[in-house]
Amino acid sequence: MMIIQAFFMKALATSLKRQTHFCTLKTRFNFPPRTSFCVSNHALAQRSEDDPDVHHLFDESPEGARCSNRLLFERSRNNRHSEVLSLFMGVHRSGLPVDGSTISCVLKACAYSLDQNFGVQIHGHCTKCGFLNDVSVGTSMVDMYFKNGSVERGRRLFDQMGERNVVSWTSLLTGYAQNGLDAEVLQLFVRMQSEGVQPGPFTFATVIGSLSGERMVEKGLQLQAAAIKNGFQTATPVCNSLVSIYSKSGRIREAKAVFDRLSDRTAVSWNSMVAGYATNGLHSEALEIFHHMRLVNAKPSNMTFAAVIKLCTSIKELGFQQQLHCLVLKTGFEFDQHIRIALMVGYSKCKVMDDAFEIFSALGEEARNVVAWTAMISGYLQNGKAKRAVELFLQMNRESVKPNEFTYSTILSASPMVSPHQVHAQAIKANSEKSPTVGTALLDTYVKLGEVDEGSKVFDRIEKKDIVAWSAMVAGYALKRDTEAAVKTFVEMAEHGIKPNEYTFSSVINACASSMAPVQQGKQLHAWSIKSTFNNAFCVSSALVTMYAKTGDILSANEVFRRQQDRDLVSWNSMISGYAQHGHVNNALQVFDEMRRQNMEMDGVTFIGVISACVHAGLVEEGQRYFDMMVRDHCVEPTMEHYSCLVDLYGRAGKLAKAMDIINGMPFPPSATVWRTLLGASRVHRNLELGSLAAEKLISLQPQDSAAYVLLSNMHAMAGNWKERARVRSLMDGRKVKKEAGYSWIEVKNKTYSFLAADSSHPMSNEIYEKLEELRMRLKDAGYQADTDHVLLDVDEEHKEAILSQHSERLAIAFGLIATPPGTPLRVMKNLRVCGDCHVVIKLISKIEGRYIVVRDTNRFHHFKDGSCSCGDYW
DNA sequence: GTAGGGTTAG
Repeated sequence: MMIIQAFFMKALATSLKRQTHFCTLKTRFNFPPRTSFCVSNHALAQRSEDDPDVHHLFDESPEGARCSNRLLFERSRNNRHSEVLSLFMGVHRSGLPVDGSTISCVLKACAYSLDQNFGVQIHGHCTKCGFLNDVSVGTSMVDMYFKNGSVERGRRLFDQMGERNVVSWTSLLTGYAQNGLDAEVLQLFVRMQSEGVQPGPFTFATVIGSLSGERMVEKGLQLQAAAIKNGFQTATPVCNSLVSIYSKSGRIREAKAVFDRLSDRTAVSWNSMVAGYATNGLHSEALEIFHHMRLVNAKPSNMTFAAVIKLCTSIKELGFQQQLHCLVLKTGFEFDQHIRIALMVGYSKCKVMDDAFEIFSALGEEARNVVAWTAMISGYLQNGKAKRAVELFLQMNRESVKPNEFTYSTILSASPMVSPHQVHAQAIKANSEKSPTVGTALLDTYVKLGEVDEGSKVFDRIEKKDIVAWSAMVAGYALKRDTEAAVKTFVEMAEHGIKPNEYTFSSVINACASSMAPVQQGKQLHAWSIKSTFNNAFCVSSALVTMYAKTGDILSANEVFRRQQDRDLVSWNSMISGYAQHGHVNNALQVFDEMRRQNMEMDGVTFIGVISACVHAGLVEEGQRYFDMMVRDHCVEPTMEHYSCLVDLYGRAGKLAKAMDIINGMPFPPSATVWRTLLGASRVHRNLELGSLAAEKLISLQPQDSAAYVLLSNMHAMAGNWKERARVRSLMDGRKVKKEAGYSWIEVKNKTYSFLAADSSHPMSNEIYEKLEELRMRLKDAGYQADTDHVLLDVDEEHKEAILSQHSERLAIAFGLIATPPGTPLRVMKNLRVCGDCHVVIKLISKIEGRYIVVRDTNRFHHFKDGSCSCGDYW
């Protein structure tokens, strides 16, 4: 007996070490509403020693023994597991006798505080003392192992048990269900009955609760019918499980109906309802039920907390989270591993990393499992503290805690601070690379680093590709602007029988939002999304608006936008940006006003749209006004893009000095884009001095960007500095920078035709040049004179005119004119900017041919109609 | 209790 006692004492001392952690935790936290809770809790934690009741423990009379056990049961019923362990230590210190029920309570405490070490020690000594013959001790022991995740140990013990009643069987079923082994639950349920053990209400409840899949409600109702046959008509546990599976299937109203009919609600009933609302995203309903539960004095269990803390995690309400934390302390769930981690995550989501870390540190070494580490690492990453996250990841490795799939996918978002190749290698060693979670995270990381090929290799190796993996691959191709591959992957996925969801649709539609993509492709996907009823999802309709706008069909973009019943910030931004790209200033500003009238939140992107709309229309003062409004009224910190817009605004309007002032006044060093903008404006307004400065800066930032050299050499050419021009050209050659060839393309009858300047490869080349010649004559009659400044070769005037007339956009338009019936609108795309002379010519063509012509050059649209352009000649 | 995919600008 003495030996056993010494053993227990030592083990309990370890357990109590955690209690010290717990006390530090409580005294260190400092939020206002919990003061009273914490004081009383602190007292409670110490009371086990001071409590007059506890003094009975040291009274070795039979009365004392009874008292100690009564107290222990009472504490156990109230889930005060830490006190159960502490009382148990008292019992042993005074050598009082212990019976089976006491051991059961202690095992329950081990199960809930995940203290398997202590549980194993008790197991060993129970074997020696013969306690294991007690069916309830055996059952508690089985339960303890399952709750600690030791499925095999629990099962072995169960098989060894001499006597097994319905409770033992139900514990076994519950254990399997809790460890996610749902398939075994049904098998065991059948075996239990074949061994002549009649299932009880809890057995039915466990089996119903473990159901999953499409037909789960149907199967659940069948089981309920069987339960009724067995005489459990009104059994609360069965109804609770029904509430759960109704919620899981999204049938929350039916869940509530079952709940409302329940006359005898237990903590589990309330939990199921709270969790049901929470998992269906009905936050306020979930809170209401929780509140209702507190009003009727129903005791929350660990499951209640798990559900409510998770809820609080999604609504990110710090105050509520803190109150819940107090409530956890007050109700004695502070040792529940799940709840501690849930609280950690809650604090992380509320951006209070110090409090999250406090809980993490208090966990004690053996409780710091991989889940806790991963949650903490994820918390730091979500709060932008990648460095801290990496430190923790390394420390976790040092402490020999093995990372799991969650850990690998989490740490990958710290790339490139953590080398994805290294994580990849580690994941391969751990045999995790093929898991969809890790594979998808790897694929996404590679894609975002520009290594799409590496990403698609990882994708091929993922064993069971789920919807997330497929969507990530589609998004990867979309990012690389590889429309063909994105659409191919999307179709392949559908052929594999995986139904695309809103994310997949938004990615694949986004892949079609490039001018290279055939317009028809995007339209087909639009139709597909309508058939799959995802067209109304925020992300899908925003992608559609952008796709239509970018492929030149601003009317369809607006139609999608107008049909939206509900819009979020991105929806509005997409429409404003769309109009801005098309130079439809008034429409852009109208949408902005509408947005403001509806009190929608606005962000930096909204203002980039609005200001760039002003840029295209030359509305200098208005643009500046919107910039000021953004800073003053919407407290948006201007970014590089905003300054870039301002430089563009003043630059295009010819106010180059003011543009330079903006650059000099920026709070950060100007980016390549800013210099490129200034360079463009200097070229239009022929300011060689500023242009050279901008070009030099741009070349120093991006020595491989051909556009900078080309613009600079063009400027020298315009000023007639052929020597300087040659210098720039040779610089370019020396650095092996290749000039991007200018080309245009046009879609006719779902086929795309592209043209280089002076191209003669088209089968209808002769007809095209005849049409151009005819146009040249008619333009001349209309009074057109070529603006040969746009030709930058050192050749004579007549030759220059010939070069101009063969610019790729003119070839594409000429082809469009002869290949389509009169009056058909033409849509032409160009990879470089349209030159000033072509701009004049296309305006005239739109008039003399009576055509509506849309030309898209570097990310901007020109709508030519009746001899004028939507850009108002500011471009 | 921990995890991976999407939408706006440039």
